[in-house]
Amino acid sequence: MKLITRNTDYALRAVCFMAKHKGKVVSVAELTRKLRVPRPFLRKILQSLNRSGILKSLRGQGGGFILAKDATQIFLMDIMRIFQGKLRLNDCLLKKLICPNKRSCPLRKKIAKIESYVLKELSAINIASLLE
Amino acid sequence: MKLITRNTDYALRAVCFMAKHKGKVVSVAELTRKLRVPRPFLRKILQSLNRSGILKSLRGQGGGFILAKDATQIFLMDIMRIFQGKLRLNDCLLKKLICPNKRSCPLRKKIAKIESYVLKELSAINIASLLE
DNA sequence: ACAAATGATACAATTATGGTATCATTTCTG
DNA sequence: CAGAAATGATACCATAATTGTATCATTTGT
Repeated sequence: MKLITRNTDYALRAVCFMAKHKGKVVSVAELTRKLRVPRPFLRKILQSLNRSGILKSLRGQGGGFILAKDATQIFLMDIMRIFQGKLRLNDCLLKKLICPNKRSCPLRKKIAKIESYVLKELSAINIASLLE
Repeated sequence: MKLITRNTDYALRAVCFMAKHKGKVVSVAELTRKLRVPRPFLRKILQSLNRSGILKSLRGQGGGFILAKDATQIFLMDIMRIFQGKLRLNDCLLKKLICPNKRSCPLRKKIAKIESYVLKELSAINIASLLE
């Protein structure tokens, strides 16, 4: 199983690239060349990042994308959430029958503890820390 | 994203049931009734558990399945590995370009740390601890 | 006006997950 | 020994998620 999916991965690469060229407007064309990621897919990803406030977009000739905030203020968890939704390690066990007393299912508790650890760690990783 | 898939979940329910009826040979028919899991799917799951040494099977009339070892010696991680493969949170980043120096990619290190924590925790949870 | 860029969105291909069906083999019981 | 009741092995199918493609509309600089 993967913790990080492809589109999160691509998004990270793009955001890292932009963080390394802070202040420069970067077009999809350039990113495609540099990152070797399928162009239409990358466009879709960048548009999501724009809508989510991670990037700002500039339309028209000479346009492109640029970070909407400082690289220290963009966290791995933010980007994962955009493309992978909320991190829930726990879903399946809501159902039934794994243990006699549903509410206080001991497995749920243990998984919840793991989940909160993972969440905390992922939320602490910012883009700036990935640049070197 | 889910940490535990459906077949792991079903497997857990079945194993827990058998742990609660230690020493009794349980047929798929009975498990299907008790757990309300689709029968042919459950069969496939139990067969996997048998091949992996979690259960023992008894063929022929009056046959079924029974735990191959004590419930304290069967760990959540064992069962997850059977149905979900090795836990790897890290795969995507092997590729390229996320950071300048591929070997010492800082993200890889951070994810590896999270992975080892999750692994450790899941490996410590045994079936016996889920029964009450 | 035109070219070069993104916005929005519908569609398609591939893979993973969840599930079914079937025939072969073993074993108990009458 | 025959037949029923169980698992073993395995091929197949359905659905959903992931990974992508294509296209038309809109904005903006020259």
